[in-house]
Amino acid sequence: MRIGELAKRAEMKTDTVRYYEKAGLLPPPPRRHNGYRDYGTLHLERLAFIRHCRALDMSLADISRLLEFVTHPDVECGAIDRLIDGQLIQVQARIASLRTLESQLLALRDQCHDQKTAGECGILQELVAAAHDEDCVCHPASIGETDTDDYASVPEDGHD
Amino acid sequence: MRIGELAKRAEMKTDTVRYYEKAGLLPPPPRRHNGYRDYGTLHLERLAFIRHCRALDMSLADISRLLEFVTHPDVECGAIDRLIDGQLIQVQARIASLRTLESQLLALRDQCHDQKTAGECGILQELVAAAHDEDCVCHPASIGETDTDDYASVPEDGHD
DNA sequence: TTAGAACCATGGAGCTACTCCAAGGTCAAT
DNA sequence: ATTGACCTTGGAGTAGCTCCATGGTTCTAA
Repeated sequence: MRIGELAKRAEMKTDTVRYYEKAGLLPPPPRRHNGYRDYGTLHLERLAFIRHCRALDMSLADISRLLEFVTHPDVECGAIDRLIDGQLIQVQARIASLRTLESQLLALRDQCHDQKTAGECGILQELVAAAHDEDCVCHPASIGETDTDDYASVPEDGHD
Repeated sequence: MRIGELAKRAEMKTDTVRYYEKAGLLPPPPRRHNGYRDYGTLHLERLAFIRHCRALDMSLADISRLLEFVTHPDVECGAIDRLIDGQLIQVQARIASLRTLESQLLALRDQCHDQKTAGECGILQELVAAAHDEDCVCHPASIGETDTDDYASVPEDGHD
């Protein structure tokens, strides 16, 4: 089949199919006399696999690694487990941070008391005020790995 | 103050500060005789605001809109509320989809039964099989928020 | 027979929100 | 005079596509 039909069946754009080929995730298919790509069901399988993994939010690099295993079923599979575990940890961390975010936004929305001008808007006031709060989301309290400790301790003289 | 100190106080890179200027979020400061940018506390305020909003996962475009309100406190503020609401909806949708993802990954991880080769790996088998499942994450049945409509509407013509 | 629509090809630019780098200018201290 | 730490600019790179221009091909209908 040609790229259009393949893309339709895999539910993605032809551009995306070509992109996956260029990125090394989809093997280059044979060409017809006119240069058109000619795909078979194996390509569709592979695309479905890629699509499913993308839906699981995996990076193309990770998917590429998984595809290695698909094409080499005889190698040791421990890395697959670790890959999924890593993915899971990422997703869970993201959920946690989004939940924090959600409560921040909910609190923010509660500041709206139907004022009519931006100057009186509780949300805006809250945003401006919160920007200086040491304990707020934008100041990494325990996450910090690099010791950037003297950021906030710069004195207030702009001399030169 | 020069860009280095400003960046340090705002806890971001000098590159990011310059980027924000180029993106129109931070007004260009005056220059010294040698061409160095010369910032004041207003710039720091603004950067703190931007940083806080970024931590709330807002896009630069949204932040830009908010900054309009900050600098024009006399305009009607209903759009602020809508902006925050939109952000909240986005975040909640993302949380929901990540939770689905999490359970998928957990189920996937449970497929690992300490096989030694990729060919026997339950995770991989599951991934390959699930790719064809009409009800799985990668087929936007009801999850689709703003899906490109004619993709999913090619349901049963995919026969071989 | 021929016009048009619907495909296909390629290369390159654009998107977000930065981050990094190279080449060069400036300034204070040694 | 020479470090070294700053600063400047422009440009490239990241992920994962998406879109576009330009041109070739194939099929169908008038």
